Amino acid sequence: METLTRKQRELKQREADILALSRPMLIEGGYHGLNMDRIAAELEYSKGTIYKHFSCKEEIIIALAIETQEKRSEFFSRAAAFQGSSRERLTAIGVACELFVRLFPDHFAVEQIINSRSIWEKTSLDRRKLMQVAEGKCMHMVSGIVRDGIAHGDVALPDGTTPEELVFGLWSLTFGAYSILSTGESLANLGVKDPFASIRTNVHHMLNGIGWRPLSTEHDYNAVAQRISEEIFAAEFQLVFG
Amino acid sequence: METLTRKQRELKQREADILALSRPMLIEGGYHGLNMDRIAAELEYSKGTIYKHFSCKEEIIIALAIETQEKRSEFFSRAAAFQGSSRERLTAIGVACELFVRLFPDHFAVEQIINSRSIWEKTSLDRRKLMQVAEGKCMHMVSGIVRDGIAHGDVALPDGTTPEELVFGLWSLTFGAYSILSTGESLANLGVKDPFASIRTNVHHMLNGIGWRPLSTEHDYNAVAQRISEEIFAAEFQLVFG
DNA sequence: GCCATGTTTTGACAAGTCGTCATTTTTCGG
DNA sequence: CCGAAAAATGACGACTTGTCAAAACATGGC
Repeated sequence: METLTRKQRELKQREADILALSRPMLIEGGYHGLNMDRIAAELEYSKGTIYKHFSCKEEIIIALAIETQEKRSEFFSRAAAFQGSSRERLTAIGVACELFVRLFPDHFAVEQIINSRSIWEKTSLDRRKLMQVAEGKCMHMVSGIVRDGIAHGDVALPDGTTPEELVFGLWSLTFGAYSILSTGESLANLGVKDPFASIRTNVHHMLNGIGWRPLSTEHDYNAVAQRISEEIFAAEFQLVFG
Repeated sequence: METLTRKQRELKQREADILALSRPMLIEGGYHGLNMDRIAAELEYSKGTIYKHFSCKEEIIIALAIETQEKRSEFFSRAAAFQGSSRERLTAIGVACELFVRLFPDHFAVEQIINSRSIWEKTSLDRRKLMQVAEGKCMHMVSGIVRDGIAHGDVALPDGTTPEELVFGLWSLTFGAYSILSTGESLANLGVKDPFASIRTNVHHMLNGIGWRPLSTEHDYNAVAQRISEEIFAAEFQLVFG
C-alpha cells in the first residue's frame, strides 16, 4: 500500500514537473517553443519517459489549459460568494476575470493556444472532457448569478432569452477583448488608452442595456469593485497594483 | 516596358497561385498543414522559388490575413454606405460582419491563426504595417459611424469615452464570440442554441445601454437587417441562406 | 543471496520539415 | 550566336516528433 502510493506520488510529481517546465516554454515560444527533447534533457529523463505521461505535445498543452481553467474556477468561486446584490456579485466576477489575466497573463496565453482547432483535435477525449467540465463550472457559476438576479427581480430577460445567452455575451466580450489586447500593439494608437477600463465600461453598457438593476448610473460599481478587490482578492490585488 | 510588365504580371500571378493553394492547406491542418514542400510540388516550382516570394511560412499566413482584412473592408464599406439612421448603419456593419464569417469561415480561421504571438513575431515589418493599415480601415469606418451618430444627436458618449472605445467593445464582442463559436462544440449543450442570434441580441443590449436612439425596443432592427441583406448583400445573402 | 518475471527507462532511429545556397538553367541585349 | 545577369533548382544541414527493441530495474519466492 505505502509503496504503491509512493510510486504514484512520484508519477504525479513528475507530471507536475513536466507541466511546470512546459508552461514557460510554451509561453515563450508558442507551440514551437515547447520542445520534447529539451523537456527530457532539462528534467534528466529520457524522451520515452516523457511520452509515458503525455502521448504528444498537444496533451501537455491541454493539461496546462485545464490547470488554467481550474485556477480561474477558484477565482470565480471566491467572487461568486461575495455578499451583495446580484449585479454586485457579477461585478465581483468581472474583478476576478480582470485580476486573473493581469496576474497570470501566461494562463490566458495558454487558453488562446488551445483554442485552435488543429491543436485541439489532437488531444485525447479524456482530457477534452475534463476541459469541458472545468469550462462548464465557470459558466454555471455565472449563469447561476443571472438566475439569482431574475429570481430576485433585479433583471428580466426578454422572452426566449436564456441566462446562458447573456453569459455568452459577457464571455465573448471579455475573451475577445483580452485576445485583441494580447496581440494588438496597435490599440493605443487607435484611441483606446486604457483597455481594461474600456472593457469594464462596455460590460456595464451591456448590463444597463438589459436593465439589470441597479444600473451603473444609479450605483457606484467602481467603489464596489474596489471593495471586492480589498476584501476578496487582497493579496492578488497587491501583486498587480501594489 | 511590355516585357517588364509581363514579367511582373507573372510574378504577381504566381504569388496569387501560392496564396490560393495555401489557404485551404492552412485551414485544413492549421500551421502544420501548411507545407512548403507540398506547395512547391503541387505548383511544380522548386522550393527556392517559393521562398523568393515568401521568406517563411509566417509570411504566407500574414499575406492571407491581409487578403482577408481587405475583403472584410470591402464588405464594411458597402455596409457603411447604407442610407439610414446612424444606428441603422451600424446594424448594416453587423450584417456585414455576420455574413462575412458565415460566407467565408476560412477567412476568419486565418485571422485567428495570425492572432498568435509566436506567428505574428516572425512576420516582416512591411506586411505587419499593411495589416495594421487594413485593420485601421475597418475600425475607422465604424468609429466614423459613431461620430456621425454623436453629431446627429442619436447618441452621447459618457465623459472621457472615445468612439474608439465603444468600437473596441463591439469588436471584442463579435471577435470573441466567433472565436468561441469556431472551436467550442459545447455551446449548444450549454444552452446557446442560436449563437448568431445571441450575438445580435447582445450587441443591441450594448447599444441600448449606451442609449443609442432609436433603441432596439423602439425600432424593428430585425426588419432593417433583413432589408440590408436584400439591398446591399443580395448575392451573399442568397449564398448563405438560400 | 539469487533467480525469474514483470515493469520502467532508455536513446538510437525512422520519418518528416524548414530554410539555405552552390550550381544549373534561362533570359536578353548586342 | 555570345556572354553576362537574373531566376530556378534541389541536395543538404539542422532540428523535430514519436516509436520501439533492448537494457536497467523492481519485486517476490525460495
